[in-house]
Amino acid sequence: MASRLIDGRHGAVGAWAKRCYFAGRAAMETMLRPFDVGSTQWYILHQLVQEGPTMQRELVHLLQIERATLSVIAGALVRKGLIEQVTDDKDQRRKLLRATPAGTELWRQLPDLSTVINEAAFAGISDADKEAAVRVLRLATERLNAFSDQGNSK
Amino acid sequence: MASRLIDGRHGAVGAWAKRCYFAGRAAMETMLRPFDVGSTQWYILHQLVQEGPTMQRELVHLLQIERATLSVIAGALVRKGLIEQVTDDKDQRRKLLRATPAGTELWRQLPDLSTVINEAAFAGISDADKEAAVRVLRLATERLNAFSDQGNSK
DNA sequence: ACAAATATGTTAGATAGCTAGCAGATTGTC
DNA sequence: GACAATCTGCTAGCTATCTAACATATTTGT
Repeated sequence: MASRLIDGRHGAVGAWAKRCYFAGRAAMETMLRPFDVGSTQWYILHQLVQEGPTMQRELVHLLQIERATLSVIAGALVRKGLIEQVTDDKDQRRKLLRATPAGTELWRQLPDLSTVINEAAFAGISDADKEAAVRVLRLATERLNAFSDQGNSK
Repeated sequence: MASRLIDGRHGAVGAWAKRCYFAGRAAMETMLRPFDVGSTQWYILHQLVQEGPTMQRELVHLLQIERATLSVIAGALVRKGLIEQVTDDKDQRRKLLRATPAGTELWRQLPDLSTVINEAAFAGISDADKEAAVRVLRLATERLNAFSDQGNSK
């Protein structure tokens, strides 16, 4: 999905959405690289340290990713010893994720990404513009998802 | 880079940029799956069939991706026999990419993604909103890139 | 003319995402 | 109680992206 593809009559919204996403991710990863933590790994740590232990299936909804994707990323954090996966007693299918002491300790050393990067990106932009941007992106996303669903069922 | 991370005072623009990007890519891939072509592979074919043979280094700029990334994706297209890579005579570092007959033939069978998907996503949205969205996303992208550069040089 | 700097492409190894399909656990229905 | 349906997680295999490091080829500068 490249620049000119999405350019044209619709003003390149899609192309800029892509670039903005990758620029944001790159900014996060630049700050996280010294700690050997990826951007989505960061969010999982954030959730587990700030909000407490969380069911894996719950994280799927919070992160809005597929369970297969989460499974792999959680696996990476387990391998690094930063989180633990505990099978639920009542329902043996489910797994609870919780930060290990090492994970909690690492979290304390990490820079405060959530505010720093959002400030860097969006400070000073008018609320009206930001609201318009969200309106456009949200509507486009809903329509694109509907489009894919239709294509898949057909 | 997940939902709540980018939420907060700045209205979740970043989170919606991500979702919109993936929704658009998914819509493309839904239509392309029967043909065994990925979304970025589609753009390369588009360029080579519609605009003619193109230097690999030129495609890096058109697609705004790293040359390592392009190298891999072009490799996949070569493997499938859809494009050819020809070393330039004047400058043996450079390679020209061109569609093979098989690639041109496949292109003719592909659905017209560029208009269909853009219409599906953005039709009927006011120009003012789309312009605001581009303004926000472009500015945020520039700032985030500057942020990363600063972090890397430091 | 030679050495250093720059340009181009590739490979290796990582993150993040998806679908498809498997396996085990739980729930629902007859 | 048994069988089917659903839920949850995992693996395999794919795309797309990045950085780092390497190999060559070309250009620049002394």
